[in-house]
Amino acid sequence: MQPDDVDAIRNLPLFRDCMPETFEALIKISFLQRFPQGVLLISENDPADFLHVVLEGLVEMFGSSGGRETTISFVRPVSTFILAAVLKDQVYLQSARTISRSRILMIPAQAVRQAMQQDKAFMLSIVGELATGYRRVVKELKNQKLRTSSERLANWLLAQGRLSDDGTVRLAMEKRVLASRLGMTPENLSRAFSTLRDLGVRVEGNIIRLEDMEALTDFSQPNPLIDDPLI
Amino acid sequence: MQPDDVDAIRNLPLFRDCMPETFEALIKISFLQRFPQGVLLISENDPADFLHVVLEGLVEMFGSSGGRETTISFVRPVSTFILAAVLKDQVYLQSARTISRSRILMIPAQAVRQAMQQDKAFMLSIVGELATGYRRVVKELKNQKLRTSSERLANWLLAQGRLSDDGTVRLAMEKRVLASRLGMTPENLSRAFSTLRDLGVRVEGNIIRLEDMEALTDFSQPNPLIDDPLI
DNA sequence: CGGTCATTTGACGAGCATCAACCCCTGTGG
DNA sequence: CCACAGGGGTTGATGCTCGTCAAATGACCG
Repeated sequence: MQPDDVDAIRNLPLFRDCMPETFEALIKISFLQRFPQGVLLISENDPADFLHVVLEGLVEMFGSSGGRETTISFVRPVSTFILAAVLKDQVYLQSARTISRSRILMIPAQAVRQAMQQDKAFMLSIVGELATGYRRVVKELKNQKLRTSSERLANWLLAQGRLSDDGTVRLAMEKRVLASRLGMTPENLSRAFSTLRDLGVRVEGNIIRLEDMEALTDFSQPNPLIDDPLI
Repeated sequence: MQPDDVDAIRNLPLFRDCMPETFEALIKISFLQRFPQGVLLISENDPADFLHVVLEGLVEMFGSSGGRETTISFVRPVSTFILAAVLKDQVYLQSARTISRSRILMIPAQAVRQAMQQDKAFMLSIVGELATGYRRVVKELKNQKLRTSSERLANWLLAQGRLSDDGTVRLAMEKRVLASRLGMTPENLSRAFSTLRDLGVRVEGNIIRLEDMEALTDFSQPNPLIDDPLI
């Protein structure tokens, strides 16, 4: 593992405040792996053996039932996923696959639970991380139940656009995966983009230009209690 | 507060393992209040001042955005709600109102955070509670995105029916609230019940009799990773 | 007995999924 | 260099699911 990676992990909210010994013990027994695009990392219903940290690339969390499948979230660097299953020593509720070439750190679940017991600061960080994740899913549930698909797309674009300074969104995933994440079909996403063309949304392959933020904002009615990642 | 209540609270997963001093300190500064039906207990976007414990009655958690409103969950006795907001010292993402006459214990948020710092066993219980709540919402998100409204109703009925021994479900809330919880309109819920009549679902006011569990199960395709509350 | 409100039923339309056809890009193999 | 196959994306046609609006029914309560 490169020193840069160690620094990045150490700076995660989850590891920022733990004792040096805790951090080093966890890192020492972890595995850093590179995966090409499209690799299944974990499968729902499998026992949670590892806490995963995405250092580079992009990961899709998804769930399935009754032959249907849906994307729950994207995990971008640098952050962790499936902490809750690891802590409860339970099966995964979601599967995960790489959307692009990725580097993933895998920390044995047992070690995470043990470290939590021995390091109060670490347990405090875990509480914060769980509470944050909890609230993120509640927001997503509101997003799904309270908005139409075009509104979800518009708000997603706005949220991404705010991250970049020039109001341009570069899609890091296939449109059909984005459609699944937004709770719609690929055909419907295509049509939703057409609808938003009147609001200055220009689609050029994987680049989306937002030329009229005001009109888009007016249409999508962003709500901090759904869209603000910091709340 | 009655001794019975104290016992019930003490037996909650959240308080079962904490030190006696922690428990007594929290109880001492808490308020026990009775509320009639239909009272707004907390409002989304308000700062989280109290951790709430439902001792008796029934509480509806709901969210709103853009003039629309949806029920997120029901909170039955004896359990807590909005722990995540309390821990993060943040605003509520959901509102809460009583569905029936209820007795609610309100524990000052600041005291909860302080107790967590001082009692490791209590913090461990908080971790467990948060992880459980987190997973519950993920399951609900899958439920919403992967199932039609009739399937959600059928699975909800099955889950309720398993709790009672005779396969009879007594609705403790108005049907329109159940409809909102299931992500549909009251009209649609009524029609979904009609659809399920062929599967032995008999509606008699607030009593639902499930006369053909096998047919209903076959239709609703229950999935432990969505419907099992223990996972 | 009348009023209020939840629920149900019917009619209609919007939103969305499905199916199929087509375009376009890419990669492969002749 | 070209032909071709495969797959993602788009577009069109169609129908289902579900929401909306309105009216009727029925239960509860003053």
